[in-house]
Formats: sequence, C-alpha cells, structure tokens
Amino acid sequence: MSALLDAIFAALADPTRRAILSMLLEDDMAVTDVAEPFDMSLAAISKHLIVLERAGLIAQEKRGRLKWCKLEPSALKLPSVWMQGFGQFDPINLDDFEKFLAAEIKTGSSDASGEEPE
Amino acid sequence: MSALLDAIFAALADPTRRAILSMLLEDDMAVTDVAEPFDMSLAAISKHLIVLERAGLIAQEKRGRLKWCKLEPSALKLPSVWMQGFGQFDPINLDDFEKFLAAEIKTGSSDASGEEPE
DNA sequence: TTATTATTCAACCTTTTGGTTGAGGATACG
DNA sequence: CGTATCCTCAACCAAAAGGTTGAATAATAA
Repeated sequence: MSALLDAIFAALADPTRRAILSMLLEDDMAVTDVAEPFDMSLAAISKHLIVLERAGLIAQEKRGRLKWCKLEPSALKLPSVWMQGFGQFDPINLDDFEKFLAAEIKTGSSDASGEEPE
Repeated sequence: MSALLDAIFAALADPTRRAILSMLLEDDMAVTDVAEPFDMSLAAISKHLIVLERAGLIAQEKRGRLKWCKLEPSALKLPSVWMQGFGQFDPINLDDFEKFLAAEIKTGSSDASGEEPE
C-alpha cells in the first residue's frame, strides 16, 4: 500500500545510511564530508544519499559546487505513527500519561516533574 | 553496528510483512490463515514469517500440526527509541507534552483532549 | 495403514541492492 | 585560460531479496 513507508523503512535498514542520519543530526554537511568517515567510495555514499532523499529523510541543496545535506526529521513521523498503531510497546503512551498526570493533579502531589509512569 | 536494527527495519520495509503484522494485531494466527488473503504461495508467506521472526517481530509456536504466529510488539521498542533520538518529529514528546498540559492547567482551559501541541 | 492437511526445504529464476571503477559536467581557484 | 575540486552518471559485478514450483516432513483423520 504505502510506497513511502516502504522507502523510509528500506532506507533505515542500512547501517551506513543510519550513521549518515546521525551525523546530520549534529550539522548540515556537504557530500564529501559525509563520505569522509566511511571506508567506501564517494559514489557509493552519493547513492546512499539519493536513497535517503527519495525517502524524504534528508534534503539536498546545491550551493556553489557543494551540495549540502540536511536532515528532515519530520519524515520519521509517518513510520513513528505506523509503529504506534501497535500500542503497548511505546515508551510514551498518550492516554496513560494523561491519566497519570490527571491523577497527580487530583492527589495534589505537585512533584510530577521527573517521574516516569512505567 | 546494530544488526538487529538492520533486521527490524528491513523486515518492516516490505508491505506484505507489514500487512501480516497488522493482521496479527487482531489475533494469533496459523501460517495457512495468515497466507489466505494474499495472492502469493504459501512458501512465500512462510519465508516472510521467518524474516519477521528473525527480526523478533513475531514469535512462532508449533502446537499439533499448526504453527501459531504471535505478534511481539515489544520488538518495536528498539527502532522506536532509535527514532526518538531524532527528537522533534515525535507525535508525543514527553517534555513538550508535559509543558503543554501544565499550561492547560494554569489557564484553566479544560479542553486538553484532542489537541496536538505542534 | 492410508490419506489429508500444514508447513518447510531445495532448487531455481528475476529484480534489487550495495558496491566498484572510470568518465564527465559544474564550479571555483591561480 | 588551465587546473583542481565536488559530485553524479554509466557500466559493471556479486550478493541478497522476493517470488515460483515440486518434493519432503510431520501431525491428524479416516
């Protein structure tokens, strides 16, 4: 059904591509700089970046002779929502957390800051 | 690095396998019943189930001559946590949501139900 | 026992994936 | 201008993925 979901999960399935995404979390980077830490040809990295772009996980913009790669974390929303359909695994469950906070308020315990409802 | 993450994301990248997971959300099923709605050989479905099992997304248990497939939603925790490392995409962000609810309480607006704090 | 049902295995095929190398198009620099 | 740098394209390759069919195994049913 959802070809986009196919593309996103497939893009995330490769460790090199996940590493690239983590690098881009720190800062935008040009292609050559992205490639630098990897023991792999520049062309290979270029292909990985195309896969990531087609999945919407990064955006690439050419400025001068450098092509800048920028993380697009909003693309993770779709797979995240899909996963949340499976419910109970989720570290943060909306309903449970809302109930928890409501209970905190009612009991007057004003120390609702750092507690995690397990 | 994480071969498990590789396996999980790769397993989720196929629409047939995602459909199987959705089916198993309703109930445990035997292999033949899983295969029934798909226009595909039983052997193909059997392979898909093996992929899902190796990723930890389902468990298979043989009882009699039927092999029951059971969803293991906890396997989604690892990819979910990995994704949360990218932050702002997340539909439910603990800190943001807490601030949002705190604001709701202070302003006395009791309609905190269906709103998404963007 | 024999037959039927449930599932996997083995061999095979085609397409995709992830890598290589070498050439080539832009853009910047001297 | 000529040359170096950045990046992609094209052709190629090996391995993996996703499918098929037919035989094999295992458990139930008659």
